[in-house]
Amino acid sequence: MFDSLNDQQKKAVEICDKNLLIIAGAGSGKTKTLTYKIAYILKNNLAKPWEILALTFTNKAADEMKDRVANILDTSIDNFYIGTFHALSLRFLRQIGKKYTIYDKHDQEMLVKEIITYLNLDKNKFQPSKVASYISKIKNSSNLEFPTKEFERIYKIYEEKLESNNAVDFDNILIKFIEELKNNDKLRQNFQNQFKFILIDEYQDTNNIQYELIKEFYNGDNRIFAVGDEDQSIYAFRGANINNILSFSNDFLPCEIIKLEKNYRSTKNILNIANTIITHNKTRIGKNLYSDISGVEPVIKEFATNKDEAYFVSNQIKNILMQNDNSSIAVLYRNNNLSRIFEEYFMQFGIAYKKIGAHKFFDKKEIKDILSFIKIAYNEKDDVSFIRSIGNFGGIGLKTIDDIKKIAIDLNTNLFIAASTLTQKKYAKVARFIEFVKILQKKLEFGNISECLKFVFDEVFSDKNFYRQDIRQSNIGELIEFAKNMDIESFMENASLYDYSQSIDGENNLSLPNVSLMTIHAAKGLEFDHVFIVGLNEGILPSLYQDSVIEEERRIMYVGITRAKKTLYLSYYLSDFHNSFIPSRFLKEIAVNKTQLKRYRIGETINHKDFGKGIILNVKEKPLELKVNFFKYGLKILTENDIF
DNA sequence: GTCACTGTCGTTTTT
DNA sequence: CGACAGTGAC
Repeated sequence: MFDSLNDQQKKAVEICDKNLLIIAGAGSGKTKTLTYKIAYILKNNLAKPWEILALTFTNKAADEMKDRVANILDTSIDNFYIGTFHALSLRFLRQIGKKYTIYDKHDQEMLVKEIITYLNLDKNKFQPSKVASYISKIKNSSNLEFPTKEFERIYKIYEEKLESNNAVDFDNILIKFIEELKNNDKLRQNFQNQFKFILIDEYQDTNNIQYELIKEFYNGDNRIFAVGDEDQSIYAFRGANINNILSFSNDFLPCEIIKLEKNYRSTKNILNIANTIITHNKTRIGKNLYSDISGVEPVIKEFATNKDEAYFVSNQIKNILMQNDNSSIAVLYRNNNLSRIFEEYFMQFGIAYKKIGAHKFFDKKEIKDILSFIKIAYNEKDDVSFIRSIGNFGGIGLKTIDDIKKIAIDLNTNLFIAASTLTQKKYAKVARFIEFVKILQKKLEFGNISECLKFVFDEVFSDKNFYRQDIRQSNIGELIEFAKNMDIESFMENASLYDYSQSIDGENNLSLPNVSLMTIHAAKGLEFDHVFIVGLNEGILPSLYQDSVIEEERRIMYVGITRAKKTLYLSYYLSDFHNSFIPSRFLKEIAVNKTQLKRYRIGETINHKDFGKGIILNVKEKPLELKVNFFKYGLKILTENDIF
C-alpha cells in the first residue's frame, strides 16, 4: 500500500516520533502524503482515529482529505477530527455548551456601520468595509495598535456588541476557543492528551491566532505534522504570517524538515517558468521543483484590448474542446472583475463553463433576508439580524427602527427586547413582528427548519416581486432543500462557514462543464490540463505597487502557473477601454529571448503611484527613460527606478 | 412614514 | 452587476 510513495514521501509518512515540517512543492503529492500518513498511524496502531486532528483552511481541502482517507482505509470517517480551523473550533465550543451566532463579513460590516452612525462619525472617512477588515487585521496581529482614537472607540464598541449580541465573527470563533483552553487547564490537558497527532495543511497560511491555537494543543508529547509551501503563501492580506512556517523548526522540537520537490503534475517547461519567477523572492526556505514530464513551450501573448484577449482564449478553448472533450481547462485571474468579459465570450462561443467563487450562495440577498428571520428567532440578542428582518417585515421603516435603537440604548438592552416594550397603537406593526418571531421560535423548537424557512417565505416575501424572480425562487428552493433533515445547530454552522459553491465535485460528475473560471486564490490546490492566466498587467497582477506585497503577488503568479499540467498561456492586454496597461513585471522576469515585451508606447496613458494618470510623450530604452505629461502634476521625466 | 424607483459609484484575494 | 443615496408617490 505504501509502495507508490517516493523516498521523500515515504520518509514524511513514516517519521512519527518527531515534529515534522513537510515542505511540499506544488503538485508534489501533498494530500497523498498526508492521507497516507494517517493510514500509516492507524495501521501501526500509533493512535486511534479520534486521536488524530487534521486541520485545513478550506472546506474543500477538508472534504478532499475526508474522501481520500475514507478511500484508502475503506472505512467510515465519522470518528475523525478533520475540518477547518473554524469548523472544528466551533464544534469544540459547542461540546462545552458555548453557542454563538456567527457574523460573516457582511454582518460584520453592518455592525460596524451601526456603530459609526451611533458615534456620529463621517461615513466617508470610516468606510464600514475598510474598518471591518482593519478590525480583523488588528485581531490577527497580537499587538493592539490603533491608528486613531475614533478607531479605538469603534473597535471597543464592536467587541462589546459582539458580546452582548451573543455573536462571534470569524476571528472570534478561534479567539473564544483559545480563551476557553487558556482558562481551563483540565480542558486543555484533555485535548492535548486526546490528540496524539496533529496534522496541519497549508501551514504557510496560518495566522497568529491559528498559531496560538496550535500552541495550546501542543504539550511536547504529542506530535505536530505541518505541511506547507512558503512559495504558495498568498493569504497575508488576511493575516497569514509566513514566519510561522519559516520558524517552525524553532517552535516545535525535536523537529525534522522534509522537502518534497518532485512534481507529478506539470511539464518541465511549465516548472521552468514557475521556478524562474519564484527565485526572485527573498523570503523563502528554498526548493527547486523538478519534473520528468516533457511537453510544449508555454505561450506568452499580448493583446491590444481585453476583448481581444477574451476572443483569443475562447477560440483556443473551443479548439481544445473539439480535439479532446475530456481535458480540464481553467481561465485564472487576479480578481473577479476580469471574469465578466470571458463569460460574455463563452456565451457567444457556446462554451459551457462553471464560475467558482465570486458569489457565495449564502451571501445572496434573498438567502440572507430569509435567514435573518431564522437567526433572530434562534438568538433574540442578534441585533444585526433584528435590523435586517424587521426591515423586510413590511410596514416598518427607518424611523421606527431608530425609535427602537434609542429605547435599546436607554434600557441598555438588545433591540428585540426594546421592541417588545412598544405597546402604543402606532407601533402595532412592531408588535406584529415580535409576535411573528415568537411563532417562529415555537416552530423552530420542533426542529423542522425547512418548514420554518418556507413559512418565512410565504408570510413575508412571497408577494414581493424581487423574490418571485426565477433565479431567486430557485435559490430559495435550494435553501429549503438544503435545510432538510438538518438540526438547527448544524444548519447555522453550515450556513455561516460552508461555501458550497466551491465544493462542486467535477471529477465524479461528467455532466459538469470542463471549463472553469476562477481567481488564482480559488484555484489553489487544484490542477488543470490547460491553464490560461489572463490580465497579466501591472496593476492587476501585481495588483499593488508596494514592495511589501510584491513577493506575495509573485507567489500568486507562481500558484497560478503551477496549476497547469500540459499547456499554459500567459497573456496581457494594453487597454480595457478605461485604462491603459503595461505588461506585468513577472512576464519580464521570464521573457528572456522568448518574446519581445513592449512595455511602454508613446501616446498611452499610465497610472503612477504618486502622480496619478498621465500620457507618455516619449520613450527611450536602455537606460529606460519616460517623458510623461501627468494630468495633475504636468511634465515629468521618469527613469526605471521611479516608474513603479 | 414607508416604499419603489432611478442614477451613480466602485471592485483584490477569503475562513 | 449590486449596493446605496436621493426623490417622489401613496
